[in-house]
Amino acid sequence: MPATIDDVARLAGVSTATVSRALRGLPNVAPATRDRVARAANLLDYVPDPAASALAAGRTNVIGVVVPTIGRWSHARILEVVSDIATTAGLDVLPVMLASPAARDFFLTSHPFRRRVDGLVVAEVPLDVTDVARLAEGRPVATIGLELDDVDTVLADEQAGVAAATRHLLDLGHTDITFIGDTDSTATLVGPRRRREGFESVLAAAGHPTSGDRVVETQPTATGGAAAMTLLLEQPRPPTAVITASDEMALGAMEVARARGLSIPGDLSVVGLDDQPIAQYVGLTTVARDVTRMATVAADWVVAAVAAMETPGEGVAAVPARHRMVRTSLVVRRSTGPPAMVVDDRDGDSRGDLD
Amino acid sequence: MPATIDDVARLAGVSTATVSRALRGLPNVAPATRDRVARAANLLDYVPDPAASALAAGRTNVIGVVVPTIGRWSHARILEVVSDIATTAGLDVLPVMLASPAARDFFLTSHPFRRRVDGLVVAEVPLDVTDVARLAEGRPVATIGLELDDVDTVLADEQAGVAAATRHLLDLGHTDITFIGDTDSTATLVGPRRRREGFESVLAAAGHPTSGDRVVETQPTATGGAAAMTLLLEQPRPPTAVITASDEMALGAMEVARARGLSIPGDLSVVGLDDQPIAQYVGLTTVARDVTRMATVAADWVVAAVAAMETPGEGVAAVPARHRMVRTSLVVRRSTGPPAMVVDDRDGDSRGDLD
DNA sequence: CAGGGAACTGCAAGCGCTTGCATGAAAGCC
DNA sequence: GGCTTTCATGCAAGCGCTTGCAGTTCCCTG
Repeated sequence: MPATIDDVARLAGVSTATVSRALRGLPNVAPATRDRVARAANLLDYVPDPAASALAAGRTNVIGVVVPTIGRWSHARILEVVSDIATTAGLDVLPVMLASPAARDFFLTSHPFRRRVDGLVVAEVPLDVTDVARLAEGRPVATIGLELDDVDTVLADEQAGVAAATRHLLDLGHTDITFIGDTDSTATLVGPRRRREGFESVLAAAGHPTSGDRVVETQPTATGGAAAMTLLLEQPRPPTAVITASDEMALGAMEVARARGLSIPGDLSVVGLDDQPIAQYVGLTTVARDVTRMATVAADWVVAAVAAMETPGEGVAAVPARHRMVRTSLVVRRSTGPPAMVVDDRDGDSRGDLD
Repeated sequence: MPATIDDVARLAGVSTATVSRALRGLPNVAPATRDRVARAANLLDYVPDPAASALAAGRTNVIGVVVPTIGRWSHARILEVVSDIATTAGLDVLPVMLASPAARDFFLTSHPFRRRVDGLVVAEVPLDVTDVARLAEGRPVATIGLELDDVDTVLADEQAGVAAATRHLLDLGHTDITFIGDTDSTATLVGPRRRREGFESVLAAAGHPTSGDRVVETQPTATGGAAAMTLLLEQPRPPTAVITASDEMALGAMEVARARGLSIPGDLSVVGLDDQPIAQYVGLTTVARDVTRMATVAADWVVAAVAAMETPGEGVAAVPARHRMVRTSLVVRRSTGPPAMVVDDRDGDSRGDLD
């Protein structure tokens, strides 16, 4: 059986209260005592029981991380970053994957986080204010990719990124461009909507129609991208370029095109989103999001808030919700180029740079 | 404040003991009573405090998952699968990422799992029996990719898979084949060694030399694969085909070759390992491992063992360690083909099938 | 040198649950 | 019909820690 605080107290010749205070670095412990306790704890290989501390202190030292899945690179990365930061701060992480609407509903109605976490970060899961509030139950929460009032939020400027991508394609001479977005656009998930807006605004500004089948929606996976591309290629006049809502989708789209005998970028230009490590190695032009930065900011916020709970100093609720926007950038690689047959030149607006 | 068991007991007009038993489905509770308790709990939105139950019962209802990182697809997938299965069984998951040796050492010497988990699955992290025992501290543990006595283990038959890949390349006419393995081969991680053996045995059987720089080692990432490929291409006589220890490495290698103006598979054939979803969409020939199956088996084992701990029935230690081998298969796609200039035919052994 | 703090330390009451044991009631046995 | 079983429930003692409060001790002031 592992040693308990009593064993340490006995060995160090002090009370358990002092052991508790000494080990947690609280003030009002004499240096000599602190030292003796530390030595005793070390000797006994003592580690406090998290359940016991949680029960006694009312804090769990765990933060929850809610992501859709970890199949998409960006989600896995978010989990990884939050996990790192939490670990460094001495907190454990409780990951929760909410892929399906059913899983979300179940999760919201059961009380999975009840008394289980001190704070949480919610990333890219379509939830509204009510849902998030129900999850958080008053604890610190930061969201990634959601824009909610009264909740800390970090977003990537995907609107600008997709706009840049659209401009890039227009500048290359494309006129038939389709945006392959992901579903859930209707929810409070802000990414999908903003991406689409970035796309449409640039198209409109250039005098192109944005209506009809300029935008299709599908799952943000390679399979989804492939399915969407398949449909597009069956149209009488397929696009010469597509912008997708994730690198995975872009790869799926590329493969379908290739299987149809189209060359990339000769017959089809493709743009992804995220710039996951693999993108570089497949030559994918993509809208780079600094996922690491986003996750870091969110994690830092909730870790700080959780730490602040310990010190009974000031209240926490007073701070207004912070909203941080992280820049995106277009990374041009091999998957985009001029269309095979350039349409006779467009009206006005003929800048030559690729961004 | 959330309701406690006392609130429920009061409302249902029974003792807390009965509430506890009723809610957990223990026997010896009258149906009517059970019903009344359930209703009361429901009415009060009651959820037991995990910390309190853990403390009282000595069980945490958490299982730990140790993986190197979640940057590699297979690791992320393992975490995802284990997480799913655990959730279904009513258990939480505590993920731990042990990328660097430093992290591993720190993790082993501190007692991160002490009293924190009921069981754990360790996947693809180079640890020996002592390490695993230190982590487990007597709790149920299953490993993936490690072959340890007295520990439940699930492995993929990567030796056979890589052997098949090697044969495939030989059959295509390649003679200069290099295996790009991952580091840590020296550890008890069994994958790297077996893969290498699969490669070398086939080469040897075909009368090819296996010595020298037939094998190089690097990080199992795209960057690692790229670096290795760069080195290989600087050799006086670069290989016409490479087999890599992960799909990520394969992609890295492919990109470097492409950047050097080599065509794939014309000038260079590339084989990956895992068959992650993206492999299909980039046309990568690869050794498919059923990662999902492996993770499922391992997770089921520890979930079952943890569940068995609850019933004070029979002892657990009596069961001999289980070792399960999961088949691999070669998936041939576009990244492999005959070498550009076929060497004048090889001696004997000229079967024409591609496996 | 008395008095007042400040700095340490210990006491003991929980935190919210589980569970061995005791109790009482209902049911089965000869 | 008295007595043993079986079933259902309650009692109460913890599980291992944290923390408000109450001492002690010791060092400064005036």
